[in-house]
Amino acid sequence: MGRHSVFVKEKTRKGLWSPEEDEKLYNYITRFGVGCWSSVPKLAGLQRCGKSCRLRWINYLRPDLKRGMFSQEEEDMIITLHKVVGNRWAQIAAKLPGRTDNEIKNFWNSNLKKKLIKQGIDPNTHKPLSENHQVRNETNYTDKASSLLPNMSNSAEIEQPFHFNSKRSFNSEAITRQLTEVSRNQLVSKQVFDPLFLYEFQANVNPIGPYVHHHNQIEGNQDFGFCSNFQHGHMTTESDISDSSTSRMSTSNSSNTMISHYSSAGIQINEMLEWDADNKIDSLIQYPYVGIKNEENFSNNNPLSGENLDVFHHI
DNA sequence: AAAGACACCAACCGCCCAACC
DNA sequence: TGGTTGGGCGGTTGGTGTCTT
Repeated sequence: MGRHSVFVKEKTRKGLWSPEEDEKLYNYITRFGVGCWSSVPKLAGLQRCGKSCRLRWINYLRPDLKRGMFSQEEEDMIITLHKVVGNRWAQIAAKLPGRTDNEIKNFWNSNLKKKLIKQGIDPNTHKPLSENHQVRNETNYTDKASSLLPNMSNSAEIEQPFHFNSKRSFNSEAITRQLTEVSRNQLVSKQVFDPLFLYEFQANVNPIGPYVHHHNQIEGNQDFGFCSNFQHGHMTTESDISDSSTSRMSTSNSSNTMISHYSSAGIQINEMLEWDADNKIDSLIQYPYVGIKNEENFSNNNPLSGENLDVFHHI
């Protein structure tokens, strides 16, 4: 594993994180902030590699994570962004406050991909499956989800994308809905250690609001950490801190400075400063997802390819 | 009730890149 | 300038829960 092999020598733990490990990491980060990840395990008393700690913090422990089910707006946003930037999950996640790239990636692979296929849309090209028929026949198509597709040599099936041979999936809207519900319930019920619970608690105390850069919050509150009466196993069924209408968020390790405004659904709407990411994705976001658009400014500031323009019109 | 199939997701792996020396 | 290190990212995998037979 290259440079990380050094951690293997020190017998780092792997696999699922225990609540105790979460507690250690959470307490450390909330007290000292995010610095050098490679030194975090040692300082926090963990037998993990720094990379693993970083991932755990980013994907699970971070207080500003939203978690819970994806809203319809978020789903649409992901699909739209994916059409523009493809599998650049980090870029997509950057536009969805409280969501991680990993979460979005998983959601895409487990839900949205199938949803699109069910609608007769190729999740990779975002074009009708029938259009991709020829292309697929010419290329070695290894996509896992696409392997679920019916045999494309049968044109009748192409025109009836809902008629899958699979015993389980894609036979009805109800099944899909049920599956989605199940997965969403899992998403919520799997939590064991829930820092968000604490965070919500503190958010009620902190008049500044929950989305103020958590380093500020951490540095300004040395007592922030585990409540003495915290019980493992407690979980919140849905964290609706995103419902706070206005918030600010910045990323600690990035030169990007974002001052974002979020809709009630948690979608970042506007006001991005010094955002140096792909112009394509910015172009999309600069126009409120709720539908206001200004094509003149759009074309002046952000030249688009024909395909991207299609996306724009789609919005 | 049990076994197998399937779906989901947390976490790992490996690559890349920027910063630093 | 080249080597090293740390962080970020996307792809993949393994564990676990749920469903079906």
